[in-house]
Amino acid sequence: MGRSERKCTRSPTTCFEPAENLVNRTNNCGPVPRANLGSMTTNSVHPSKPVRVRLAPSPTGALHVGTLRTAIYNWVLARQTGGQFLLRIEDTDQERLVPGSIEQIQESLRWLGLEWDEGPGKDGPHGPYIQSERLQIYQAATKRLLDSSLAYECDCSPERLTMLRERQKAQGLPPGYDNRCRSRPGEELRESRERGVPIVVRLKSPGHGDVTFRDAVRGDITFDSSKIQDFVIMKSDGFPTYHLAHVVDDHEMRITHVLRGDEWIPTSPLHVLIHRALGYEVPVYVHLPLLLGKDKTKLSKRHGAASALEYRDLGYLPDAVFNFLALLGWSPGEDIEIMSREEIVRRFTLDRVNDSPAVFDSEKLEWMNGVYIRQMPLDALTDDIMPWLEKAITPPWNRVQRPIDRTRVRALIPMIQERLKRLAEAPDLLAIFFEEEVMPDRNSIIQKGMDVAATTKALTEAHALAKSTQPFEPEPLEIVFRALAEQLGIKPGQLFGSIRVAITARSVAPPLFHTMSGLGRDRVITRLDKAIRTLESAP
RNA sequence: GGCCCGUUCGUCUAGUGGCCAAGGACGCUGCCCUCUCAAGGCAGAGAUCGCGGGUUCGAAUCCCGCACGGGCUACCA
Repeated sequence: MGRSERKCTRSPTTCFEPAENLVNRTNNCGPVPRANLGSMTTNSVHPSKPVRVRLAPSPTGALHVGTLRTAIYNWVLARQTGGQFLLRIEDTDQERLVPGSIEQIQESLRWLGLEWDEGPGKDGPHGPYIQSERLQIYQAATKRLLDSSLAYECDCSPERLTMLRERQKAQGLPPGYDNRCRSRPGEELRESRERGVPIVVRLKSPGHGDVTFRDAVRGDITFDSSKIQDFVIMKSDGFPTYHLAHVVDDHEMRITHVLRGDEWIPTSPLHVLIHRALGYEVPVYVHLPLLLGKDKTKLSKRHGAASALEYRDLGYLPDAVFNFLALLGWSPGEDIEIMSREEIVRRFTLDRVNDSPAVFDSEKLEWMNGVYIRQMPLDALTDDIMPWLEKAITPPWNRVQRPIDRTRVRALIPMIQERLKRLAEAPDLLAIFFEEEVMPDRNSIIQKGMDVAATTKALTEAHALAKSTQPFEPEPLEIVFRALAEQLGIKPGQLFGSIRVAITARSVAPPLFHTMSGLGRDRVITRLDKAIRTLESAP
C-alpha cells in the first residue's frame, strides 16, 4: 500500500525556457513516505483541519454509482472535519450536454442524503458553480498565461493534428503535438484569426525534468515531463478544457482535497503544471480505485443498473446504498460492516482507502438492503412502502381503490418485513392480501401424500373451522387447525399447505395463521369454498 | 507502442516482518429451528497471499524482475 515515489530522474540545472518554473523546483528525489499508519498520529495523510472538497460531475447523463461513491467520501470528509462539500457542474463540453442532467445529479445526491454546502441551488461565496457561467474567469487565467509566455496560441487544424498522430503512430513514435505553433510569429496567428481560423491555447510543457504530486492513497507519484505534450487549455469555442477549468475553479473555490477516479492519474501532472504556471498551491489528490462490473471491466450500463436513481427505483434504501458504497474501496479495519452514516463519518480515514479496483457485487447490496429493511421501525417502513403500492399497476393493484388504506397495510407489513429485500418487492409480497379472487392450481392444493378425497375433506373441515373460530386471530386459529390435523390423521404441514395454496394460490407466503387473519374471515371462507369446488370438478 | 495504476477465498475485505499452516462478510453446501418462504443459529467447502528471485533467524507484509488485468495517450471529461 504505502508507497513512496518510484521513479526519480534528475532535473537538469540549466534551462532558460519560460516553462522552466514548471519543473519540480527541488531535486525531488527524497521520497515522501505515505503515512506511517501504525498510530493515528504523526504522518497520517488524513486531514485534521476542515477540508473543502467538491464533486464535479459533467452533465452528460445519469449520475454513475462510481461518482456517487466519490460523493460519499467527499461528504464524509467534509462532515467529519467540519469543512464544506461543494457541487460544481463541469459543462465545458458543449457537445456532450444532456438536458436534465443537472437536475438528475441533484436529485441523486439528495436521495442519498448528500446535501452540498455550496453549489447550484445553494449559493456560496465562490459561485457561480456551473462552469459555463464562469467563462470570463478561465479567459482571464488564459490571458495571464499568454502574457507571461507560459502558454501560446495554436491554429493547427484538427486534420493536421490527426495526420500528425497517424504519421507518428506509423513510425512507432508516441503520438503527440509537435509544438509547431510554439514559436510562430504573432502576425501569422493574427492573420489566421482574421480569416476566422479556429484558435486554441496550449500550455507550454517544460519538456524535461519531473513532475511529482502527492496522492493520499498511493503516495507520491512522479512523471517524466518530457513525455508531456503542449496540451490544450482553451478550446476554439472559447470554452476551457477540463484541465484548465477544474484547476482554476479548485483554486478559486479554495479546494483542499481533490477526490476523483483513478483514470485521472495520467493527466494529473498536467494539472500540477497548470497550478504552477498560475502560481497556485497544489491540493492533495485522492485518486479512488475504479468500480468494476462482474466481468471486471469498468462498471457501466452494460452491467445492469449503474446510475444512482436506478437503485432508488429498484427499491434500495439510501442508507444501505450509502453503507455499501462506502465499503467499496474503504474499510474500517475491524470486522464490522453495517454502519450508520454517523459511524462512517466517525471512522472514515483516507489512510484506509484501498488502492485496488472493486467489483460491484449486487448480491451483497441486496443482502445489506434486507438488513436495513429488517431494522426499520414499522411506521418508517410503512411510509416507504406506501408509494410503491400507490404506483403499482400490476394486478391486483390496478383494481385496488386509492388512496390505499395505510392502516391495513401497516398491519400487514410485519408479515413481509423479514422477507423483503427491496421495496420494489413489496407490492408482490402484499398482493395476496388485496386480491379479490385467487385461482389456485388444482394439483398444487393437493399436498404430498394426499389425494383428492382427503384434501377435499380437510378443506371442508377447515372451512367449517374458519367460520366458527373466535376470534379470527393467529393464536386461536393455530390451536384449532393443529387439532384438526391431528383429528384428520395428517401432518400439520399437509393441512396447512393445502389451505395456503387454497387461500393464496401460492405455495410460498407468510405463516399461515397470520396470512389468514390478515386476509380476514370472509375472504378465507370464500376462497376455501372455491378451492373445494375446484377439487370437486373434474380434473 | 509509450506512460501510469493495480494483483489476499467466486466477490468485498482484514493483514503495516513473528500472534497467519491467513481472520470477517456476501454468495454457496449441509444441519438445526419450522406449516411453506424468509429470518435466525451451527457447521463446512473455498486463498500454494499473481509468478520468480532476493533481503532476513523469520515475508502476504521489504527490494528487484516478470506475468496478467485495467486506465490514459482528444479542441471528452
